[in-house]
Amino acid sequence: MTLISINCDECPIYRKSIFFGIDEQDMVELDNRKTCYYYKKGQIIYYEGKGALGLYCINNGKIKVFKIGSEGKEQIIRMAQPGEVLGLRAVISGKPYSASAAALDNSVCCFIGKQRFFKLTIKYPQLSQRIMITLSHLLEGADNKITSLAQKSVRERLAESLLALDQVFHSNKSPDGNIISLSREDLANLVGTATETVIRLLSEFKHDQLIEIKGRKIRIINKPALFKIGKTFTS
Amino acid sequence: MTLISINCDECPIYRKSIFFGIDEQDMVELDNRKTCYYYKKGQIIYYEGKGALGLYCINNGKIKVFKIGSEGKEQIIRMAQPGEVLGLRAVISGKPYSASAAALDNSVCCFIGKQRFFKLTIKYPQLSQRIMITLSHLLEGADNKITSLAQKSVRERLAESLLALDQVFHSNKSPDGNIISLSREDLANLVGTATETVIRLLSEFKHDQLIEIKGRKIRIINKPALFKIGKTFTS
DNA sequence: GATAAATAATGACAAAAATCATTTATTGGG
DNA sequence: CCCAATAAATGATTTTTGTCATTATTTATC
Repeated sequence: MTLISINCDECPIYRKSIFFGIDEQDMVELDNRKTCYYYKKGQIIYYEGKGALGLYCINNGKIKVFKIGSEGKEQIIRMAQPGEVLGLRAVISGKPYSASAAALDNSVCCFIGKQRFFKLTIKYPQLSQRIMITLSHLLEGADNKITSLAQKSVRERLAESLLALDQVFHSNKSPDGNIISLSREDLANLVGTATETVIRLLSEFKHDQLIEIKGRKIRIINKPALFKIGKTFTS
Repeated sequence: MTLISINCDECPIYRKSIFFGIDEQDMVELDNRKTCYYYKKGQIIYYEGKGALGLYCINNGKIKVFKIGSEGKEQIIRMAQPGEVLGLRAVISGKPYSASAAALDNSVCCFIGKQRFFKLTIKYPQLSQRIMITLSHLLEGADNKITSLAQKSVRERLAESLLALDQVFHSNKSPDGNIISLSREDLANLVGTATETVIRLLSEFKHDQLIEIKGRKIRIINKPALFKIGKTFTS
């Protein structure tokens, strides 16, 4: 975790972030006061249960947001990408982080203290609006995940998760398609199953020529079939 | 679904609602413009997929919020109580309802059109603040449910759900404790399992003297034991 | 590039939970 | 209060998934 320097106006995802549209002066202040960190693959950004001092804006990389279940097993709640913000729920509610966040790749996140953040929300109503919309989207995603976990088989959920990951890993382009790179364990913790079960199902998908596997790199080669297996109607 | 008349200032849960604190004039206008409905047990308040024209403030009763899975099975996302608001996610995000809502008891809900609602959020920043906090709490609950569904056994989840329902049914007081009244099917759809499995586990809990069963009425008689089974640490 | 450590793969088995079939109870309407 | 309809309970069986053990492969490090 190394300190680095990044200016918002040079940030490729700034205009997709919730902060887009604040005036020159506030942006300069934000740039001066925020602290940007470089995280190596695997490093923890924050821990579940700890007080939230602010939020993290993802500049680069892929982040997993996860909770630890009662038996100590990880459950990945969601995958987050550049332009998304981490810790919003905790900062808004004033409660500790209800999940941990860790870098799946080498990543960069910028920390914004909550006082500064709240000041901006007061000054910019559209920021509050975007926060509400962001929370709404997260909630919709979580409700879908609940329904999926409760009703779908592991096989169906794995197909679904591979398709969702395909979106997250869109920066890992190969000539013909995105490449998902994730440990089997992380994949199991995302799908909500045992690692062995994921491995077996991946072999099956590979045998059926739905995916290609090279080590931990997975490429989807038959999307429509996976959509069918996953019973997924949203792209 | 019958129209009835209710004034917010006479509503027992008004001061616990997100609207508490608006001034006299806005309250009178809200009273004049909102429409309150009486729903009989089982009636639908709104349907998943339909456009959201506004939100519903629960005055009385118990509401289930549920989604229909790919095989047509209900999944109960959450139980809502008087003072809570329904349809917030849809109204905020401007998207259709992502779940349906139905009355579990005879219930009363007041409908507030979204234009009127948005006007209030602009005038009262504390309302926006409360909306964000409400969404944050819903999100935290959903994330917990995800972890529970992914990692706990049905037995554990049933214990957990019974304890959660005990909170929701606090108005059904008997001399010694709250009484949960819910069909086995609804309970199964809340826990995320088959109805038969719920029935078997309830018999087991009854045999172990953790609960008492009279028809569809369930009373918890050994909370600590259920907490232990559910591996639940939050009350 | 060799070596150890970590991860992935595979097999055998056990446990959990779903499904299907049937019987028993409960409830609500006439 | 009775009867039909609905819901609950129970049993038998199958399917799915998890667990444990072992081997193979990959990855990182010296």
